[in-house]
Amino acid sequence: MKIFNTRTGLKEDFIPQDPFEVKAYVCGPTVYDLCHLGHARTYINFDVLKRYLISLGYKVIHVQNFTDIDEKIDQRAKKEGISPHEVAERFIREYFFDMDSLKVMRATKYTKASEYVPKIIKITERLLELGYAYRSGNTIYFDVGAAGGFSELVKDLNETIVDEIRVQGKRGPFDFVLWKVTGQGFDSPFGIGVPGWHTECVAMSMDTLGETLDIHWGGKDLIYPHHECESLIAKTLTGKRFVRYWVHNDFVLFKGEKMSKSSGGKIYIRDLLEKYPAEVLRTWILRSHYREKIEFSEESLEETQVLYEKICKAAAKSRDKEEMGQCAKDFAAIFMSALDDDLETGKALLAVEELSDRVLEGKVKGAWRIFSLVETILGIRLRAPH
RNA sequence: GCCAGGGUGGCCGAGCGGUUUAGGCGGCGGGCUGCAGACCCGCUACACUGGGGUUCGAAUCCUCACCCUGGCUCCA
Repeated sequence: MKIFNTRTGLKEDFIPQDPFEVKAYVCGPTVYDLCHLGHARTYINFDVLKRYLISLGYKVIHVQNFTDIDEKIDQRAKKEGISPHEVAERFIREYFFDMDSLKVMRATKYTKASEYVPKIIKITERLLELGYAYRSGNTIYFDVGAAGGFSELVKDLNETIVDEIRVQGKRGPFDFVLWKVTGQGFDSPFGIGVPGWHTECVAMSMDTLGETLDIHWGGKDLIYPHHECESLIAKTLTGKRFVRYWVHNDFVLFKGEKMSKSSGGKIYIRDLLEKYPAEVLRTWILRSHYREKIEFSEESLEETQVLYEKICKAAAKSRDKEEMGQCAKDFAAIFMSALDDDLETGKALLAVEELSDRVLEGKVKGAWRIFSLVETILGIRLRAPH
């Protein structure tokens, strides 16, 4: 199949290192709140890629993390009078509730940053030894300049802008935190404190999947700094390519703006599930290509509900396991080639919609096979209409 | 400012060199109905941000503007 690689900016043929196995790492959420639609999009899109790769015969080893060390978690814990650990555990449970509802397949392995602290410390020590890290006051920084600068995903970072928010004591404006001594948190040779975000993912992904990953997926907002920094850390540690295919999905917008931590315009999956079936939410997300932004609106969700019901109706009508006619074969080919081309789920669904129309007109033989692909690959359960 | 992605009919949204210029929502007319809704049938929008250019031919390619969204160490 072809997949768009953020590193090269091109659609590339997907060729994993091992011809039968795909190693994929997905950046999971920071567990301080319920998941919003943006999270749903990231994990559903990756889920379809995973299901598609499985349908092609690959064994997919999918590792996903939970970032359970974070100031926002501490803040929430303080506010609710419980421990940060309890906050993290609660939102991990909530994450699974939402994702299970949305029929997102479970990862092969879930990791937690807090369980990787010894490994993160080891990496930090190694970077200090190699001369790619330094201590300044209470912080260990990664020396971006010494490592040759950023080059993996981001070009032409504007130094003058970033310079304005530069922290005193850094050697270079782009240097980032590897360990911050705060007096509380985790014990380390550098002092009691907390690790930097980027090292966490490097430690977790390399430990579980090895030095080179086939796919590293995440929301577009993680390209810089998170993924760029991860990449530089990994490269200085191993000298090898860290990730073969970097894949990033675009955002869900609400009132024209990104749904994010700071803007406040969040729509929780939980709230939507009270109004719409999970299948409709999933279909709504998959109607758009993963690299395009989606504007949230109740109206489009309602349209999707109509579409979903139509597909269900057509699927129910196609239950006889008869041979596929030419028409069904053509639609199956369109469906699969759409997914093969950089996961064009919108086009695939368009084909399903058209097929459904024809089925309802009684013009297609053997369409059940395509509806079963909708269920297994797109992960949209087609419920019997009533 | 720099980088990335966009600007298509009242709205959402396909199309990405030339055929019948998707589809949906809405609107309009009809059927059904005691009325309304739902549903069904039909009709309706020759629209592609603006200026140059390439071409026999451009919404589709090039170029310059303008505008929108996102990133530029909280982010999925």
